[in-house]
Amino acid sequence: MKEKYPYAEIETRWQSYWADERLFEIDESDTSDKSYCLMMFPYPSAALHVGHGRNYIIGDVVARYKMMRGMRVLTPMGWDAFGLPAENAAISTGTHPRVSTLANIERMKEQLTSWGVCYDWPREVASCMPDYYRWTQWLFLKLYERELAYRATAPVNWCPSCATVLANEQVVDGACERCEAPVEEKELEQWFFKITAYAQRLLDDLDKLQGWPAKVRTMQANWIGRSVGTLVEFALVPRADGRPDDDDDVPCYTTRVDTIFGCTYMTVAPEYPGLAQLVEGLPEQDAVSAFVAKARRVSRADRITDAVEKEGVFTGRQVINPYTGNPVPLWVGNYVLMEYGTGAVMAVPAHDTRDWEFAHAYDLPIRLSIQNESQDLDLDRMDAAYVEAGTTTNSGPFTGLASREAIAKMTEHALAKGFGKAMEHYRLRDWLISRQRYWGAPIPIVYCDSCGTVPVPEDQLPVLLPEEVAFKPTGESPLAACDDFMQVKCPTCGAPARRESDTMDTFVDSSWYFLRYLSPNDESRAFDPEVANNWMPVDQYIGGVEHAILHLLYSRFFTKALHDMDLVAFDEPFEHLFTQGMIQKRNEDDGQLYKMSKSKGNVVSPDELIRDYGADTVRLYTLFIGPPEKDAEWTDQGIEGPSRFLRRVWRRAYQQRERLIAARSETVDVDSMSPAARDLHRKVHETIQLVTRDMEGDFHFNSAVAHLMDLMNAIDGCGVDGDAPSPTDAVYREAFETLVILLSPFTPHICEELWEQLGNAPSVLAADWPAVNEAALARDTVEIVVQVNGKLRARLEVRADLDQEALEASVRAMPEVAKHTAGKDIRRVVIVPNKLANVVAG
RNA sequence: GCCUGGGUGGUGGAAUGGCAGACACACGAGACUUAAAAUCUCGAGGGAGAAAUCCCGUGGGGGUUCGAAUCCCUCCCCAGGCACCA
Repeated sequence: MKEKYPYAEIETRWQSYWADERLFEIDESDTSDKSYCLMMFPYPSAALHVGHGRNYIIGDVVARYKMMRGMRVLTPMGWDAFGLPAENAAISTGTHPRVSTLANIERMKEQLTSWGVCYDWPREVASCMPDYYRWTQWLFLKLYERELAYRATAPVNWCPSCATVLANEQVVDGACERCEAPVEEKELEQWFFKITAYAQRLLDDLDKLQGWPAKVRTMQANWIGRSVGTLVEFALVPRADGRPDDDDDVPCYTTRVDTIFGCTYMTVAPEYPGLAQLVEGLPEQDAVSAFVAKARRVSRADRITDAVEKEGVFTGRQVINPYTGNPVPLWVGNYVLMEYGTGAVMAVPAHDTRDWEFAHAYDLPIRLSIQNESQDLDLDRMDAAYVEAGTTTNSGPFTGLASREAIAKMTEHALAKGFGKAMEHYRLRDWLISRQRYWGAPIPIVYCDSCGTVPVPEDQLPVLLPEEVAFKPTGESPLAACDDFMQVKCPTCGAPARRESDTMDTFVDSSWYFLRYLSPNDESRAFDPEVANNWMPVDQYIGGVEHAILHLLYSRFFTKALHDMDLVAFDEPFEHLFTQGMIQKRNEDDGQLYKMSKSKGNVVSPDELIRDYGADTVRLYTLFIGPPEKDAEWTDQGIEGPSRFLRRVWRRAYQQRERLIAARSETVDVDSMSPAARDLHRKVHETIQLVTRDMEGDFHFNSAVAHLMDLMNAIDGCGVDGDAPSPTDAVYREAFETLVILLSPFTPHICEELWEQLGNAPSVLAADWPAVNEAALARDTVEIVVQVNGKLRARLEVRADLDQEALEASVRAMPEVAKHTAGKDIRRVVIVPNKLANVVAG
């Protein structure tokens, strides 16, 4: 054994050992004590930094811990390998995306190995390989069969910089989430997945996901955005000139039908489909078209902000409030969104902030239809809309009802009279999956002049990406310019036909990869349903919170769709989810924290750190940096603590190796122990208890590591020193060996080495996680904290489990107590057994 | 505006109704050394005091309790999510 901690040598040795012994490879046919432990697979962009490392290190700790608890742990790894960056790189450097992606994968794999994180590598998948995307295409066809994949023309989000369309989920504050360019609206024919068909189930089943952070469930619920309301049709007052209308009513959606007797006008969105026809030939026509033109010039991103002043014009038309029978004017307003509800809103200025504002701007009438509890609402004295629930007033036959009740009764009335009904509304839109780019899975569809849209037959999959294309961002997929790819015979009639040139959003690839890991080499199907049903759902999923909506919602949708196709028995993919926080680095110029990125120039590479400190030290610091669910600041000095700690553990093993080995045969005997040995023995078991709690609970590894440092301090402080044998030796060995076992999930290389050096057969992974010995925790005497009126005044050492009367008597007799209760009556003494006594005096 | 989290020494953090600041970093003093590194020992929330000891202290204010960083109310600030959503 070397005196100086030889981390580089040890790390290479044990990394080879784990791989050679195939300790992380499992046979999926044995499902006893199964645990599927999954890390979100990375996009192989370039080298990993220490921020990425947190995810893999946490996952590795969980996997190793579960293995030590006797579980059969499946920990696969793979690559989310399609995507824009590789294609953008191809445009600027000319390197083919396949070449750069495969090179990045090799590089990242080496880095993962050098961190000591282990996976079941034979299950590795890469979504850009034909044997993977073949099944992505197959899943597309399955969705198409069930009409969950469809093609439609719709206004879509277009990123001019990425030259492709984006899903709603990929638009953040009106900009592309990837490149931050402002998103434009385009009317295009695109492929969609009908995720809205699952909106209600995706919402309801969030309740099943008790193993997920509440925050993520809330975010998904907000995203789905269910609201319950009433659809009400307002009949159009026929035109004075006698011209017929295409539709004879304007439907609107409201969540507050209880306020409808206060409706004094109606407003439609500038994009309202029938608007042009409604005003055709009227004196207002020119004003309306000018307004619409102006409103539509404002970008969607700008229109969504409150900053835009509410504007509108009168259309010249009237509609009839079906509850009152009275006509109200129809306006067009820039604050009405076409994509929500019907694109028309009933306006109740007295009870809606926006309508209040608009009515004041255009001098429209305001009518009170809800009273508050104290009945003191008076339009003359109101300076804002009253938007809370209340009691209906001025509401004809519905007057005097509580809002809730009024909504129920009035909706019922609408249904009975045939002018409306209850309606749910979701904010969630269908998932736009077409991308006008090369580096993705081709959509397996052929267009034939006589047969129309024809899905590629399953036995003709995969639709391979052509190798040679021109990577030019033209706004159309590079595939469209590739004749060899595009020209195809119609699978149905054999006539010349054209392929779909768009590829799929990469989130499609990542919506099912957890199934492919289970049958990675199956050439006959995407996955084996039996194996999937045995191993799914994933027991523990670990990844970044930035995927809270996109990836996690899409994967849930896929799983439910597969469930409905009877392809799998489960309907949620991930049982427990852990979302780790980002590692950030402070910018020296502005003192702000930023997430690590090449553009910010604050990337910390693990390579040099592993070279200078060793992988175990880097792992330990990454875990010790803070609670893993929170963001943390990486500092270069911070690594010194974990570094010193591991060097000290090594040094102590080196210095005390003979003692530790000699004590192998000795048994720990509580009865004959010295007080110092007894204290160390207790500390060992307290540490087991604390560390186990951190492992089982919220993964508070920072606290587990602190407890292990504390145990090491106790080992060094127990009085065993030098070479002379000591009666404490048996406990000393117990303490050191326990430290090695408990530490091994965090710093596996050094622990494997020490475990062997202490005379045990490898691997430490096969060692049992230690159990707490309750007897070891017992104490003969305990220190009682003595308070007077809640303030700490003294401490008292007493026999453990001393009865309350005796303790109270001792406390009352203390001079410190007497001093602080002088001149006061002692009213009572609160006793917390073995902990505290509080003397209440006054 | 609404919904989540969060605010504790110079710093990262610990304590989820019972000793605030565990464990570390940085810092200071000392030991070892020709010197440095490494290592070891000691110190340290703020204030008063020679000391014993006392007072103050977990974003501000109020409350519940024998006792509050922890529970409740309210306000301020920070981060994330949603947002003219009818």
